[in-house]
Amino acid sequence: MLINELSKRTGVSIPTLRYYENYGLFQGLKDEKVKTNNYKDYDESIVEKMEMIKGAKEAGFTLSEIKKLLDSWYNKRLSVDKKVEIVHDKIKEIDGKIRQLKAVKKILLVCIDDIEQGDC
Amino acid sequence: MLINELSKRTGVSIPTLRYYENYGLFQGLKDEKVKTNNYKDYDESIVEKMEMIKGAKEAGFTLSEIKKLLDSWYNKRLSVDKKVEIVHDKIKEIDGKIRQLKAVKKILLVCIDDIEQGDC
DNA sequence: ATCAAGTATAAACTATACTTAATACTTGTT
DNA sequence: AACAAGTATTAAGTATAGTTTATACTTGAT
Repeated sequence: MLINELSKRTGVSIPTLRYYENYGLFQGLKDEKVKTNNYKDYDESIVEKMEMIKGAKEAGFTLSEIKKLLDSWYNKRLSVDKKVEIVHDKIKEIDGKIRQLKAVKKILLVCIDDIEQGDC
Repeated sequence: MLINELSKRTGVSIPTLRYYENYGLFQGLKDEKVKTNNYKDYDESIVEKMEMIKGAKEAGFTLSEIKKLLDSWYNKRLSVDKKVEIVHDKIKEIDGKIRQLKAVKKILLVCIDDIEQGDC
């Protein structure tokens, strides 16, 4: 598919997609058979990749972190153990973030009590 | 306490504290009795406020969101119901973020299986 | 009295993650 | 053939969240 369709499929704007591609998060393929243009083709796997990227972004990971994760993921030279380790580390980070969010939530719940008691 | 101590107590750098103060997240008080300087004094409540700010930041809230939350919190003109509503909305946002993080975690767990199966 | 260290303010600079604009070529429709 | 709409690339602009630099005044220790 062309970038326009990728944009529609993922809900991500064309400039943002190009920015991500340029950043190295994914790579469209130029059709070598077509000599008249250099339009790039994005396949289904890139839609999936973008879903991952969107999720990770909303979870608060930076593009740089996401790139590292994707790079290790698709890097054939890394051993299985090494890959698992990298992904495992990210999972630990996520657990940390969840803990942090729960702590803030707790503060806000106490805050509601305070407000209802007129303490602030 | 002076800004140096506030920095040490909170672990936040002096320039960042000044940036936050300027942004309106809190306000140090100039001691009116002292005419020779305009050093500002930060009391214990500001240390607490900073702890809140740090937690909210790590949870992924922007300074603008944190400011709105603090403003409503300390705004005497808002009704108790209105304050509770604002804090409640933030709690809902946090729940949403926790859900999002759990979703990403799930993806990564599946990813580990894929890696172990040699599927990527 | 002096002088390093602390405080304040303003302005410039940086990084991240985009968005907007400018330009140029290609495609599809009429 | 013409022309709007799509694609690519490059460069500049924007917002957020700071950091760094420059300048000037104040304090505290010697």
